[in-house]
Amino acid sequence: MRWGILYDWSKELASCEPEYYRWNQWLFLQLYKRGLAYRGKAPVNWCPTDQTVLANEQVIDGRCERCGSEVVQRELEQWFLKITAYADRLDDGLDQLEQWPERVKVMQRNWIGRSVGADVEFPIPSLGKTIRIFTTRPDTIYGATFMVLAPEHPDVAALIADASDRAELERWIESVRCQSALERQEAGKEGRFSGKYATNPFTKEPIPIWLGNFVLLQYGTGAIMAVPGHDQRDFEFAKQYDLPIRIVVVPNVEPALSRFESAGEPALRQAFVENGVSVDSGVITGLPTPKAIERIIAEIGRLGIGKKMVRYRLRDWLISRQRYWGTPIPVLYCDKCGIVLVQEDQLPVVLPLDVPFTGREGNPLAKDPNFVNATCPKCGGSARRETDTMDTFVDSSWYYTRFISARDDKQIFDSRLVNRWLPVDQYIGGIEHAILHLLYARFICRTLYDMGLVNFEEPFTRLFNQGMITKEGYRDPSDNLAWVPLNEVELRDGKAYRGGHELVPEMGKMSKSRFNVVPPDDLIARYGADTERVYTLFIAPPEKEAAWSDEGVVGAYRFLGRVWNLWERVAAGFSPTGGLKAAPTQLIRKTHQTIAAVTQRIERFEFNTAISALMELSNAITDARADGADVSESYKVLLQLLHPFAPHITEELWEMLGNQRFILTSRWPEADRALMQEDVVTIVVQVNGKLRGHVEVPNPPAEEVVLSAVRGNDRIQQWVAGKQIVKTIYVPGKLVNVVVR
RNA sequence: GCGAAAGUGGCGGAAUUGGCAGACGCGCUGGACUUAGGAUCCAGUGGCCCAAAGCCGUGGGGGUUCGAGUCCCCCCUUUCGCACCA
Repeated sequence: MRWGILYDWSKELASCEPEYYRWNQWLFLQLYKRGLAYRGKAPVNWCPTDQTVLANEQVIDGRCERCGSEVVQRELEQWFLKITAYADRLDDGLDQLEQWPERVKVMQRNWIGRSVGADVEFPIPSLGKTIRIFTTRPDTIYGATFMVLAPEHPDVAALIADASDRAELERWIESVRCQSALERQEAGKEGRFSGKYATNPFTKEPIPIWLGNFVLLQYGTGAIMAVPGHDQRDFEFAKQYDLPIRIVVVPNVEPALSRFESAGEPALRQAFVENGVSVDSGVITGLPTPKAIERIIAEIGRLGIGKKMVRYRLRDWLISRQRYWGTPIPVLYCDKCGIVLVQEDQLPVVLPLDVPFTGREGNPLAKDPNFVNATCPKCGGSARRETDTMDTFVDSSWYYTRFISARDDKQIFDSRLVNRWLPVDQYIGGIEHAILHLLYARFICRTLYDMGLVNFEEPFTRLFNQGMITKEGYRDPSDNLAWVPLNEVELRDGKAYRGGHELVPEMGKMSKSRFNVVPPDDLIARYGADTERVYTLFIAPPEKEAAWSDEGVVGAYRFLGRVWNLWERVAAGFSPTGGLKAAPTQLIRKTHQTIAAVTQRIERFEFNTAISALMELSNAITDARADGADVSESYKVLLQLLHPFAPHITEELWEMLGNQRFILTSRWPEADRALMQEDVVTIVVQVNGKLRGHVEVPNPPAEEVVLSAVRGNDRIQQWVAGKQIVKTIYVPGKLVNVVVR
């Protein structure tokens, strides 16, 4: 309110209200019917502090995105949305997003992690079955000297069933399973021999099957063929456990080839992972890597042991949460009928407001009999209500459509209106949403498209990532680097202290925990909302992080003060007795140049330089007025151009100038190209590339005029005297460079 | 380790296509007006030099060019992203 911001309250929505989240539930039902929502058992990320599961996107460096606790893996039945079914479309769609920052697209591409390769079955003679692996380098299959399974791989139990050291193996598997993702990675590579062998389908040799902590169950098939000669991870594992390494690809450069061969296996210090030429590889011997891959996949297909495969790093979106808040998942469990959807006309399933909170003892919803006990709509028998609620990122993945018809209680939104107004032309958000919200929203938009509800696949045409405003915070080294509240910090000689201890300043995002928040209200109370706005926009380009400085604010305050004070002097210009000179052409020119500059810079989000252009115009008006000129027209333009940045003061001054209608409704000034033209241009003169002087010539400048002016210039003549002019370069309207020897 | 972006005065930051480096603002210095100034106004403010002339100057080193903050190569630093994804 105090910022002076206008909202259309008729479009207000709140995702925690049943009027909104009933459409979350409706959407869930549609996704379920399309096979895009499913309940499944999977190893999931569990935050022990928040007592809830988390999506992969919400685990940062092995820690909970919300509270920072180390995340552990648990095997649980949970609800998922099948975002992986859209992996290729989400990846391909990035190419069309020309007005998105490149780094966001790169982050999404990495997150989706599309890999093209092949699935191949490796026979396990002792089990009488095969184990499937995924590889992006099927051309190296002749070099597969062992196999590694994730410790949690479903076939592990059968493999070690009759092992002599089975108990020890199981203990090891259990210890790996209990590790957090972070611990597991820090442990380094570790493995155990299962005791069984697979057959390499191409060399027909028996190869040992190992279990390894570095093989992930969730990616690919949870099993790999290990090619230590051509995969660095396999190489390290092979070295560690003394497994054979076989070279099947060599660099295709002749000298390198001979060196590689003569060096031999013992000298090999790392795997050769680049493309090259296959050797000792049956039908693909002699082929360059891309051709070899193509050929071997055909061969794999012919043998019926596998096929070309595209796999993704992206996992399905785990939306179950056990933390009470959020949208209840509209599902019932009936003893007879199993999973039963809540009927659409029974929505919303309302989140009860009177549940007892006992602290951190699991989901309070599960303890509320009024909520849990329900009747099965199919058989009429008793049923149990789902107590998981949805990740709140579900709400935000389609809210932008709801703004278009926020009060519609018949449908999720009015497609006709949504297709007219959307997709969003300009979306603004922090980079922290690069893969969370923006990926989910792109996914859900495509599902809406497939349901025929919207006619666009990308929700946000143009994306802009604004930077954060940062501020110094202070930590106390004598108190375990705890953050110190600002009112306890004493600043002396550019250093900070608390009770004699020197504190360590650290620049960072404003947050309550760092005690470095500058409440805008204080500044607004002191300087006004206009100053706050102008300063915030002036401080730095909006995409950049910017350090807040209290001192800098006065610059914006003074600027607005000067514009205010100008009024009295300008007002005199309206008086017929003012006896003022006409506005000088110099000022008129500056005015139109400013119109052009500010208009363009606003469009390009270059607000800091737009404001600096306004400051220049303001200074020019001040100078011209001091010179006794009538500056009223330029002043009016200044107010109009300044209005988007400082609406209150400009509106007031506009009225004081005698205008009847709001400046807001006035027509945006238009730059007159002809009036912007300088009548004299200053040409820079260089001798041997160094600045030696200027000449002024009438605009537009003719080359002969410029060159003769340069020749007639005393200073230039001094620099040229006694030298031979090798050549003269003329850049039209800008510069002359005389090259002498 | 891999990938991306960035590095310009005391500070925040300017600088179409290679063409006057430091716009604009903060801070600082001096002055004016003042009982007062943490208000306002005026002037100055990259470094070397008393000053001028001149020289140097956009993280460091090379290169291309008449001319490089801008283009190319190498290196350093910072920030961000990814990090056993087979």
